Amino acid sequence: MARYNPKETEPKWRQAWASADSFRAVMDPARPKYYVLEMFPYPSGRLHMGHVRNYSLGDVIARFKRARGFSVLHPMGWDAFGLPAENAAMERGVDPKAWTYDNIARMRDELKELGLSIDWSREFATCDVAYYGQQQSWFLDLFARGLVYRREGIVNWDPVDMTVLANEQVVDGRGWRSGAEVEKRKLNQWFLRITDYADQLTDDLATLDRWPEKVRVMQENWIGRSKGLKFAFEFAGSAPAGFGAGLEVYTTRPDTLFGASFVAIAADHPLAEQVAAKDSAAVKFIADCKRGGASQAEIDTAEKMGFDTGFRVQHPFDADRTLPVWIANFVLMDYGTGAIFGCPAHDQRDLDFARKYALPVTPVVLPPGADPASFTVGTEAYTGPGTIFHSDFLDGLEIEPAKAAAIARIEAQGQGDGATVFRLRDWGVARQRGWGCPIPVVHCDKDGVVPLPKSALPVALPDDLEFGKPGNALDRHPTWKHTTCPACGGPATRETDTLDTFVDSSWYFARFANPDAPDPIDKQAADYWLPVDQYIGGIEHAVLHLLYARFITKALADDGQLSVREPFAGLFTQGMVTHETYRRQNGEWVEPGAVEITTEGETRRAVLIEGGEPVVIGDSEKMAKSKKNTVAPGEIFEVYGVDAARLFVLSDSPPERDTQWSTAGVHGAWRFVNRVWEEFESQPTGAAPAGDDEASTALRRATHRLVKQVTEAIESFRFNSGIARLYEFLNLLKANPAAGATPSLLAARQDALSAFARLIGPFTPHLAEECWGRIGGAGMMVEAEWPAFDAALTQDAVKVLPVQVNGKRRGEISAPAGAEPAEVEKLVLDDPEIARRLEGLTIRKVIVVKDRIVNIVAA
RNA sequence: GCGGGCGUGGCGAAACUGGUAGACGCAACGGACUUAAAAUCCGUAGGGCCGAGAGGUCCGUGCCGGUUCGACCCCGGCCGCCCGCACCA
Repeated sequence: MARYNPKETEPKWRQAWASADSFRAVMDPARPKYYVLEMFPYPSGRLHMGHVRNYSLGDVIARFKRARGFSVLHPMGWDAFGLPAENAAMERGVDPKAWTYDNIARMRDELKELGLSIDWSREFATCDVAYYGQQQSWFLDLFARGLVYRREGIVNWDPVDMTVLANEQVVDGRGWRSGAEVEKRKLNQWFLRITDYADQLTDDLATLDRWPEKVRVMQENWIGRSKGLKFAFEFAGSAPAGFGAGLEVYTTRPDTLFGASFVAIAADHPLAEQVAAKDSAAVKFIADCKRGGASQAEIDTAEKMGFDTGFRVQHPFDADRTLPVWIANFVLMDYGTGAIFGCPAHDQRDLDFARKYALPVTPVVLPPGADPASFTVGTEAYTGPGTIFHSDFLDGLEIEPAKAAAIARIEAQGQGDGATVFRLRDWGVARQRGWGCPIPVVHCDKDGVVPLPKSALPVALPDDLEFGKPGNALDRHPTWKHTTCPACGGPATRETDTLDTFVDSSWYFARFANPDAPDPIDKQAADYWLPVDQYIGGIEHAVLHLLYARFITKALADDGQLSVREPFAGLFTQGMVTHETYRRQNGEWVEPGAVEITTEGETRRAVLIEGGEPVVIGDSEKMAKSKKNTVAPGEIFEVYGVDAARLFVLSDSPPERDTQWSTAGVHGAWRFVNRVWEEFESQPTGAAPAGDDEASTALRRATHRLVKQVTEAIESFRFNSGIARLYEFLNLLKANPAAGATPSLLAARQDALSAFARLIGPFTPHLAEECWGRIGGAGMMVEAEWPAFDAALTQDAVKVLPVQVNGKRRGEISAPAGAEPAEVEKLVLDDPEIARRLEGLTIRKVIVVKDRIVNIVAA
């Protein structure tokens, strides 16, 4: 019997699918549609195991839905702009464009090797001028809608990548790609008004019921909506210049206003700067504040520091009280108004500050049951529920009504309004880089910033950019930026900033509906295909890509270009592929291929294959070149075939969890592939329908059960469980071999194999085709319908019920499926073995759960 | 500090709606085949105790308690780990 040979079969079937154009997505109003999308890859040039997992997961869904009769869209593209290409250009002197397209070509081959059911006719890269030209088109539309603006602002500057970063791209004070400490710089910057959508972006999270809770919560926290009161304190005495209208603060606790003992402003607040202009001590204080780091440890341990400006403000509700104005290091300029009032009794930070500078601490919220005469606050602020006291017109109110009353009073006094404040900032989208989508505007001495007319699109990148040195290649190109002003016809310069690559990935899913459309989005096609029914990718994009894409979708919907307001109806975040790490005695990382592992009982040891030096086996960690614990997919395909690799990354762990790659594991999957093939080969051709006997009936029932189980497992993303059922079923087939089988068993086997071939299709598609052909399946398996099951046949005719006595298993009985409790009870009590167990005991109660279990309560 | 998640054999895990805990796989061990090894195939397997054996028996899903005829699952309280956010007023 010939061993299954993936090197022969796998390319053959891929060729067959391509020839038949099996995966072309077609708008078919007669069928329900299903759009499966995995986050598109950055074309680094090499496929890694994370890709294998991501795209295999999506392919399972795509193939399954296809077999279930859906009209499936499953496209692929490339997130192709960005810094790695420029870095490669600098390091190796290559052209970023050529480098990128070379990488795409290589990765396309590798992805195609995976046997994915992708409609390759829709492929595009974001660096195709046909794509980014369309992006410029809708950018201008958003510009016209006032969603794009330019202003000077303090921005995050990555000194290594030499570009501006969005807040979302700064992690722990460092650039998300470079890891360099981010500097604050004042620059003219382009922004997208994502804050206009902050409310919707929060509210609509509730509609995303097929998103992981975790991601929704992360987005909600990131947007950080808070409701409170914005109001201005009037200055007592003459107001500083520019503060005639008072000093505006934001609070979520207007109910505690009578507990206020100071007002604090951020070190970079305009008033602080004004004070510093006249006071060298203030200058020094502000400098000290700015020196404090932004890291977690520094914030946790940072002491509260303050500087009394000497100004005093009037308490809004008490004409007899004034409050001092301090500059404080714990107040942030970029949240709220950059100024607060401090209520030490009910806010820990304010309390720490007040204790340090001996400011009054007046409790105004009385905890339930506390005595108003004796309640005091020591070193811990009280933030719990209670009743307001020491607060004039608010006395006796609970917190929420007191907030409302305080806001109403402030509004009546004309000093402020109830306000919603967000943590979310507008999205800074300009990057000072040459390898990106040019922002389609010009700068004219006469007309200022002028958006280009659509007729001037696309604004294409020049082919002769010079990337050999740091900085913006577009800006230093000798001729590209010089143009004429569309308004006055005079000389003008093009904007040389390009768009953040997250803009590129904020609408690609919509472009896939029709990638050749003359407009950015073919509305008719998008109306058919969108939203994406199942989106699959890593959790790392929870607040970056996924938030931006939601925003752009809403903005384009408001512009009439899209009908959906949410791009991704279902989101699945898959775990990483990890691998054990190995280190030599000197700490050097060692690649898995150089290590030999031996086991003695339960102890595993590792040595270098060359030289035998002992190696330390470390934790399983995300595959990374730096730790040398990567495994190249291509090498695995070469040895075990693509199907075995796909099967293993899907079988070992639930998809949302990390999965540990191991050679032994993929070997096990490969063994399964071979055993499946042997089973199909052993089946004689032409097994005809025949009568039933016990063995064939049991096999038929098991087949129906298998179909049910695998179907449900795929629908609920429990691929590992579904695959376990397939392994189990293969064991059952081997226990009912073709050799020596009765005609009826052979016929049951034939039906079982037919179902089995289709059930393994989503996981091991090449093998499935080969098996389908072997048992005489009509046409290609990929065109076959998903097998159906008969619910009645998923149950065995006779059930073995465990029998418990007082909750402990004491035996079992056989009963017909669906037997009534009374019937089962009689069977149990007639059973001699059970009777023996009950000797000397009085039966108090017999609980029979139909088809499940019997429990006898006895004493 | 706030929020989310997780805790089950040597390992990855499974267990439907509260109903036989550990399916399936990896590693291991025993056997067959082989001159030998690899590969492959067959078998064993949570732990303790009793028994020559068939088998019996007790313990067991992070810990303590509760609800229930019955708890990995529900409730209360703790412990540990992972992830996200964080001086956000």
